[in-house]
Amino acid sequence: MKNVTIKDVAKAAGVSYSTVSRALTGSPEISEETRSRILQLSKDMNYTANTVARAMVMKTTKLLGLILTSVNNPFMSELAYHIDRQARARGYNIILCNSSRDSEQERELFELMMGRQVDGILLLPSGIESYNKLHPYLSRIPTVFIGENLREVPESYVSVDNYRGAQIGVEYLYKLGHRDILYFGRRRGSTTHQLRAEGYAAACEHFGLTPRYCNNTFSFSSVKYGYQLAKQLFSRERHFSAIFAATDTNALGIMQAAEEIGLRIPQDLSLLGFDNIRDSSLPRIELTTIEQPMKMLASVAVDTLLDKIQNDQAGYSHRILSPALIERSSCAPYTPAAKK
Amino acid sequence: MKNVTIKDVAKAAGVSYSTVSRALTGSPEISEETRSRILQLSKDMNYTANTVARAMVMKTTKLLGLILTSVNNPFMSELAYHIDRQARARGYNIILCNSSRDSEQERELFELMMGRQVDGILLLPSGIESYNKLHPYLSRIPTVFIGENLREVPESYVSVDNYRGAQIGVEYLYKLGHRDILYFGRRRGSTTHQLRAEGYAAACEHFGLTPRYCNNTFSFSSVKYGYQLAKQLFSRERHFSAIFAATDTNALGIMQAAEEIGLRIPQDLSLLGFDNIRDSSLPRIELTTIEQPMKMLASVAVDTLLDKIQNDQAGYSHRILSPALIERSSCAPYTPAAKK
DNA sequence: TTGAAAGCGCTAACAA
DNA sequence: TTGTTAGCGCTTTCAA
Repeated sequence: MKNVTIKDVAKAAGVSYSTVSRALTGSPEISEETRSRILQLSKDMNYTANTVARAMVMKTTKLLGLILTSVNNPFMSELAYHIDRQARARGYNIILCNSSRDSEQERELFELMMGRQVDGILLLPSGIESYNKLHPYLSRIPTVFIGENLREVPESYVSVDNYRGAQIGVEYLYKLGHRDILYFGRRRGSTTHQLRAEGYAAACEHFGLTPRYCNNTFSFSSVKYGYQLAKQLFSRERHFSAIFAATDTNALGIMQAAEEIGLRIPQDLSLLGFDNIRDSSLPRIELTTIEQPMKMLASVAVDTLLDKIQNDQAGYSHRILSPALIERSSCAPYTPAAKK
Repeated sequence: MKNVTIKDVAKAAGVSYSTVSRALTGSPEISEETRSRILQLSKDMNYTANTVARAMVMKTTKLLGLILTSVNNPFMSELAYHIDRQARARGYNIILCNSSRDSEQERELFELMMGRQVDGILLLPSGIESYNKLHPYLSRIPTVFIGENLREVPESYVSVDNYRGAQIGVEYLYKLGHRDILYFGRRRGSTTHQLRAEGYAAACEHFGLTPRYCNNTFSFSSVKYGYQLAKQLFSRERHFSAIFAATDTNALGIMQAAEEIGLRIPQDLSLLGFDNIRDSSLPRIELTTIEQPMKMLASVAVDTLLDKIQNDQAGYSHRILSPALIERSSCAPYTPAAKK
């Protein structure tokens, strides 16, 4: 079943098809009378402009590529939601792809997106190596990185202040009286995580505490891995009264492991997360955490990208947003009596 | 910065541009030698095929529209993830849009998607009224509804067997000894919910139980609304030993309300959900529930849509998938001693 | 104010 | 096997 085109409308209206185009695009060089007549007619005929054809001549698709490791992740799905809203408000639509945390897939998706002539790309990189692999493309298509700090790199990104967030967390626990705070889930391959660990270390030093780590040997964070790590951790003797988890998903895993051995949170152990994913506010979870302001991240990311598109890639910008402490029920003041 | 086109490659190779096209599309009417020469050259020149131009002549964009009420919802984001994977495996990409549960927005998005020449649309309808509003478009673009059963309607959909799922749930609670089972969250405006309620009623009758309802007066399910409803419910005298919640999100709200008044789950009250969203498997939540097989829903939906696209909308199909009980820790055998 | 015509990058039918 | 050409649906000069 053929779609009705500009030509069909032109024929029906008895004008040339360029006149119809003018009516549709809101061009000023057309009489008000013909315009309204054509508009009415195209409505009657169920005409819908072919965006693809328009894109060919306009050289802009009003399409943004969104590449994330997985929408099936509370942090990213929330981000994706806000990105869609913000983009749509500005006349753009989103092509969504999951990279499954694979930088080679990211590369392929870049090619795919460029082939589809997206006006720009929003990327939640799978890790630090993303940048190198993607580098050849970055000069050819406006791109904004989200979440990952690429400090030394001359590319635009939007991120929360991970270093500062970690400091806030330690300070909070310190004020609750904790002096032995374990940093849980430190891992390599992500600047984000490196910065969080550094912020933690700096704050420890500031307060005269000894930094202690439980390293994440897996390549990424998940509830499952957090659980496995925590199991091991709890099987050894404990020297800490609070855990600062590198991510909320890690914290969720810790909760599960703690539950299993009858370790009560927050009575026996205070637990602090990072990210404020949706799950953390659930009943019985009620995780105290450092928030990444996702709605803000999303809208700043979209705005940054659109700026870049309009100004034809003039320079780059680093936008660092402030994290905030979200106080719920997983942290309690230090008590020496806490079961060990 | 201009993209390199097929013409640039042709000029560099000293052939006509249709020859380049033939090399690129894998046409057989070209010598092996020229093909490999051109392929190599286009790689060297960083040539990427312009999918938009190709779409114009091929009359297919290999793009699918995905409209859901909100990716920021664990059920839908999981679905979206699997839909992307399945679609990509079959050579398609996804344009994602959130309707924010507004049928007028759904309508606008349909127009937008059609303008973008998507090959088909996957829709998680916001409610029963979606069908009426969208009806005029359904003959113009291949569409598959997901999740919502549109029983009497001659349109394709994929859904879980909600009626059967509710029966399974009641049977499970019955076998645990429960005789007073409250159905929580019944609401209008959604066949899905109607079917669940009907399945519940049928099973009650089968076992000789009296069906009891706590109606959801809100227009949709969320943790917050579940919580508010449960608060009211618990403020009155209770005559039930188990609650069958219409959705997992409702169940999560119930948990929160129960927690607040010191009602223990499952010791004092058994709680059964429906959907098996990701949150339900979290530590401390461990909600026993009826699963919607999302990965399967996603792949059946994509396959159904692609079939429809290829066979030019020949007929429609209703695919009903089987739900399954996921046993966790929120249900316990009935004990008369349970605190009331 | 309107129409004619070129051209966006590509595929495919037709010629050579 | 290769080149020439038309045309996909649209916007936009340029002429009238």
